Amino acid sequence: MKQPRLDERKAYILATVVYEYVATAEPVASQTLTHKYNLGISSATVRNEMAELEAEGYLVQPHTSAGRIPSDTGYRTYVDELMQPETLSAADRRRIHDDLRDASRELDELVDQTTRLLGRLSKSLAFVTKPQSETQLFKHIQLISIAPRTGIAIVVTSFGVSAQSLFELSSDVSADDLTRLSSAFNAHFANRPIDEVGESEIAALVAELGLTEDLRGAIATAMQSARSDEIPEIASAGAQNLLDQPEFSDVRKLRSILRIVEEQRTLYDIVADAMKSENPRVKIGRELGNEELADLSVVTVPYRFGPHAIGMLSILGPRRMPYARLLALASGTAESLSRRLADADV
Amino acid sequence: MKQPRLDERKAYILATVVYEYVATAEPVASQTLTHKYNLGISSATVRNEMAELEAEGYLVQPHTSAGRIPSDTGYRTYVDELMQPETLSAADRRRIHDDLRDASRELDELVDQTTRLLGRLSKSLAFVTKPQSETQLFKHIQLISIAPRTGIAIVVTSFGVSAQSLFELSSDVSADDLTRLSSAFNAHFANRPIDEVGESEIAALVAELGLTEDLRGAIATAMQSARSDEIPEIASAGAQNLLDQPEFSDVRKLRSILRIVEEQRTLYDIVADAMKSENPRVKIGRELGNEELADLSVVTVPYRFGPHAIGMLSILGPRRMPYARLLALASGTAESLSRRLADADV
DNA sequence: TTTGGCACTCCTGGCTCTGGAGTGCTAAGA
DNA sequence: TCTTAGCACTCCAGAGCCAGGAGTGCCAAA
Repeated sequence: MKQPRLDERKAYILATVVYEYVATAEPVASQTLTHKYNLGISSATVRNEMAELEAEGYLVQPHTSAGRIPSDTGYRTYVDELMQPETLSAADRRRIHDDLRDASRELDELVDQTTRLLGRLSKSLAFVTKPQSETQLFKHIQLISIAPRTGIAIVVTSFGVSAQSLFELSSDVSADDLTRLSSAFNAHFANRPIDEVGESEIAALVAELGLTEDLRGAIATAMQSARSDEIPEIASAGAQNLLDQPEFSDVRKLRSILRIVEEQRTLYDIVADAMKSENPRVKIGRELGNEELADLSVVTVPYRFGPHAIGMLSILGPRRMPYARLLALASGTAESLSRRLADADV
Repeated sequence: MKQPRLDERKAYILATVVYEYVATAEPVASQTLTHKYNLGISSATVRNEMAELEAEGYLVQPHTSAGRIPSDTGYRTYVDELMQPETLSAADRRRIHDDLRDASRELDELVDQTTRLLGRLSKSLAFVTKPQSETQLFKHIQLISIAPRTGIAIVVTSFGVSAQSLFELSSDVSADDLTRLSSAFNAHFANRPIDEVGESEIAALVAELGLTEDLRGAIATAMQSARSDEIPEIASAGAQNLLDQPEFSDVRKLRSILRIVEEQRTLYDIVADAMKSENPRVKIGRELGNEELADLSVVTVPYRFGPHAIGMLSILGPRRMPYARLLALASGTAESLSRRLADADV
């Protein structure tokens, strides 16, 4: 049931209700609107309009004699059609840039730091998916002895170290031998997309080199864990920010949220579809597909390594969130992160 | 003001109050005690004893006409002198063992998984410090080219990969050259405690090999981050378990806890002194040294790699926690983890 | 179509009251 | 001297009640 497009006055009222409610967390009354905003109409007229907006599904009333708050549809319309996109202030931009410039050059830690930064700036819960290996190129495998008959296999991809696995051998193998074996593998597989390097190909090369089953297992395990995991790792930060929001004075709500933060699976489900689109995405309330999260919203923005989106940067907060600002913030941060990844020089 | 040792009956009453309060979370009344436990004395006598225990500082009364709950001192006496140590059931022991057997062989992930397991089993917040590098031996450094003029330096220690750092070069260096440089370093430093490998020694070797400043920086950075960080990383899991405890129906308490979980620093402060003792430790309420955590307690147990304690495994829960059980659980888990680390075979 | 006016709804917070749980004390008994 | 029955007393928790006020919906007039 597609709504007819809102006329200008209704649109303005809806936008103002969203704006006011985001700012105050109190249901918005008709008088509040006429007093604080220059509508040029009386509160009675506003009441009539609001009643219609409610009938059309944009607003809801917590109870009979209360003001109105936006519904999911109301927020959706606001985000899609009404709100003015914001851009980050130069100061914010600089702050993000500086913060990431000082960050670690190691991908994992860089993502962690970005997440904390985003949590701080957004005063919400931030979470960022780490790159999956799909787009990674195999660069190097190194077998290293760390004790007699015990070694470690390290796989390095174009993003850095991506897997390591301990192994044991039934007989001693010299460090030089391990180095030679590593070189043989590297010569054969270097710069291939890691997903293309299959078990069988590994087995074939192992056979050709006459390696033991021990070593084959170690190599296969390391390569396997460098290949695409089912779900990417997700860093999160800022959960405690949500406690400051009045909507979480109820402990039960918090429980859901805490559980979600600890269960990466749920976080991933939230952004999984956004992952494909490579565009900023906003999910509002029930759109999150989880009744427990019905009064939360999420803003999701991709970040890139070269031309490809390799992960998503998300902000989870109360449905009553400043969408325009958070979109700008997430986009700005994603951009800084992407640039930081692209030229490590900056 | 050292208390005189409690006589047997008082001790039993104190122990029973702790036991009952841990079980029910309700202040314990004199009648509850005589009804549920076979004391052989009347509730009036129990009341007299309780009044004395309160005067001596072992119990407190939330308000005049309520039962008693243990004070910090009460819990402390219980833990140190009264409680019967528990041992883990064979089933629990097996469950832990099996869970860790299937875990990753990579130290970082192994610790993560152990933490999650402990959080689940304890139904509390578990946190585990990751090994600091003090006791690690330098094993290997590897310089790997991942793009023209861009490379990654990886440091491997006796615990596995412990640091990596991206670097750039102002001129091209062949992969073979990098391998040769790596070998020279390895020959020189292998199996030395990593803390002993100082900047100056690295610089000397770099000079001897005639390397560029680019490379020296990369190597120094990687070595540096493999050396002792200020505080160890800490994995945590199970924060949402605390929400089920009645003492956290108040949101403000939760805020402190969430903040603590996200700020590793505070978590570390809690266990920092236990780190030295290498014995199981219990900290109760105000002993945590943080007014916000006054109604929490922590159980801390070391885990080992070979003969050395390399980290601590902790359970943070309401002060009203089953101390004996959690001590057994933490110890059992620490033992499984230590064994898993010692012989990767199991 | 807009608007002032007004009756109506319903939430919020404060207040009182009551039942009951639990204690402390006293005095009697062992 | 220790224990215990009895009893008065305290104080909390929850229910019920009330008043104030915010905000609406609707009507009738402009």
